[in-house]
Amino acid sequence: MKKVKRTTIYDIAAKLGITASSVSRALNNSSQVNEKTRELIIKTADELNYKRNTLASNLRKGHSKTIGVVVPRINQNFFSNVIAGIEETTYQKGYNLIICQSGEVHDKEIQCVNTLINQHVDCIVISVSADSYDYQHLQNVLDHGIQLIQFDRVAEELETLKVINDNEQASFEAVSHLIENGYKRIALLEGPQNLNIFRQRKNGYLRALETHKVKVIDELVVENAWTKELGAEATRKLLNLPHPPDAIFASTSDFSALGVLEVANIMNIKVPSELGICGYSNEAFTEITSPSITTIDQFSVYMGKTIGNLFFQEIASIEVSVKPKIISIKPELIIRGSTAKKG
Amino acid sequence: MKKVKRTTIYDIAAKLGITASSVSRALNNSSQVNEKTRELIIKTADELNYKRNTLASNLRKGHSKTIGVVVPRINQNFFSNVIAGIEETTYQKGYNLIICQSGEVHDKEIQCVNTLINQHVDCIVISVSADSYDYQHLQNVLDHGIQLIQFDRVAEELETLKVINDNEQASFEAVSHLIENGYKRIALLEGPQNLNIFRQRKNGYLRALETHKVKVIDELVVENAWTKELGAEATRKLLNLPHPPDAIFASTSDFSALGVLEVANIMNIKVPSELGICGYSNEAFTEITSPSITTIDQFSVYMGKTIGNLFFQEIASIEVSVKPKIISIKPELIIRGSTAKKG
DNA sequence: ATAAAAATTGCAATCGATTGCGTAAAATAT
DNA sequence: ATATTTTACGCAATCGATTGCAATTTTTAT
Repeated sequence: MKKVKRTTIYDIAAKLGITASSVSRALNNSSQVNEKTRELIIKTADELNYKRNTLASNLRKGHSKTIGVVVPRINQNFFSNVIAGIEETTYQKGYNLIICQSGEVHDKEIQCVNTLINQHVDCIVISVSADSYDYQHLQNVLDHGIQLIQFDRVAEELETLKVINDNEQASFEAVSHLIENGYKRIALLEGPQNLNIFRQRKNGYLRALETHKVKVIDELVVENAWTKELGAEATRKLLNLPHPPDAIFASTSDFSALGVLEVANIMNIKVPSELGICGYSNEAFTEITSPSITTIDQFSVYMGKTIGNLFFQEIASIEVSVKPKIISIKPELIIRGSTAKKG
Repeated sequence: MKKVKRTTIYDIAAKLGITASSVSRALNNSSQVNEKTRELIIKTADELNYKRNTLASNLRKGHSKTIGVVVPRINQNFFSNVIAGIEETTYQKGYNLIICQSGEVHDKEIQCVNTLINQHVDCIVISVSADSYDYQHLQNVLDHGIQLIQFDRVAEELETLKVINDNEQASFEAVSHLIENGYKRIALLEGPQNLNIFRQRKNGYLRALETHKVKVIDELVVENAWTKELGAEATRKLLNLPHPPDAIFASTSDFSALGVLEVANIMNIKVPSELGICGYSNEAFTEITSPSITTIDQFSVYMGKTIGNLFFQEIASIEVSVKPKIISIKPELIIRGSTAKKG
């Protein structure tokens, strides 16, 4: 690439025989510049193909008009949707997004956060990685006076803004739905319990059983069945039990539920009559499996928009909000073919 | 948020009774600073919780170590995968990504590009939106001395770095596969022809027909069947023709192919025996429909990595590469159940 | 012990835009 | 025509880090 000397406000000023101050003011719609000179300046800026150097501007102004986002994986449906939502609301207010992925690795997450602090972003939006064990780096964000918004997977002990799903309630409704449809032995595929979202989903499961006076059976609760493969593996074990379950709630993801469905097909176990299946996330494919999979929609794009709006609302309020604000979005149970049994 | 005065190199210098120059040098691993003072400086920086102000640093250095990415939609599988790939290769070299989505709207695309120029990004990576009609804004990027890498959907007339898929060849292979499997009347669902990728896919289709001496039937070529709904609509029309097709190549996307499959199911037309279906993109769901859908994998994450590597390769080369470099990735035909007919 | 070379550190300008304060010019009032 | 208020613009400092060059100190060579 050839090095191009980009035109600055000084170039414009020189050409017009005025000061950079005036140019700056004209370009910022300051009222203390004559309308005629403003027009002239804008015209000249245009001719010279001037583009403001945002770095210099931000340095002087003390902020970056930039929001940092840290997610485990950019190319995971839920996260890319949330990001799209954030982008939509923030872009129109002149903010840019810097995106990092932690790859579910704690150390990289720390790195990402530090990079963003270095960038002097105005806000960091984060969903912590699965193996996060402490939150010093997040505290650090706060210490630097940077707004912090946690979403979905949050460190509950940190008093920050949070946008979450009501996982507990969603799980409760899903499992209640299974019970009401006649399923009696409902297994749970659970995720890493260090993540709050998975704890909440388990709690919802337990509460639903309790509410409907269904006994909890320990051997029907399987840890860490996060992926399709792990979901499949767990299902094989469950269905080979002396008393196999008649429904499986894959609280980790729809991928896990897909694994369940495939194993059921292979083992020639009929869904939904012999086995009910419920996933989590409302991935696109859940609609088109046969039978289609009952799941839970998290309104991910909406969640992103909520995050963006929350940020603006927060910087607009002069007063520091004393208590941490938590916005909880209620997910929706999408009932489909995989849970159609009526006992 | 409380305003926090962040510690600068001057604070460190003051505390140690030295100059900011030395602090800067120490923090940048310059060889011209005594090892002892460096240690002292680093220790003090740590105590004071110092974080370099990247804005100031970049302003001085004249670059931003930032790459701007513009895509139609962040939350579209292909794009989020490419972005993930870019992020992976660039992050480890200390580069950050600023992501924008054009929403398939030309004007917003221009806005995005301008914002990125303002940000003084070192490189802009873009896949143009469907309704782009001119490329002045891309020329503008070049004029500002910013590296420009186009991918997937590219403006061919612009001499820039490009990373593309060999859409023509992939389509050729897909359609050849259909012909070899005994399908005789193959319909094409095509995308907006102002996008080169869709033109190429059509060319591949035509070339395959020609190569195998199959006559092109105009009424079997349907414009603009991009989404699932449009794919379904097109299929209804096609299958109600006096001479309906016996295969449909949904060159636009797998979503379109899904629409085809659903309509076929509704109309009780057997796939693959009565109707062959081939999609494009290898979306996750193509594997789990019944029958599973033959499609084309674009190696999207790999494509992203290629883009990142290309950028570094380019800045490493001192000489300006004269001719525009084009990297073409060969997609792979994934043969599945939806095209299993043997005539 | 002295000269020369090398290693450290400081000084001051620079990157480009912004902004408080001061002054000249224009507009209005007396 | 003179005094007063507005308006428009310039001056210079500032944001924080970097870096060429000069000055000083330390090390090595003679």
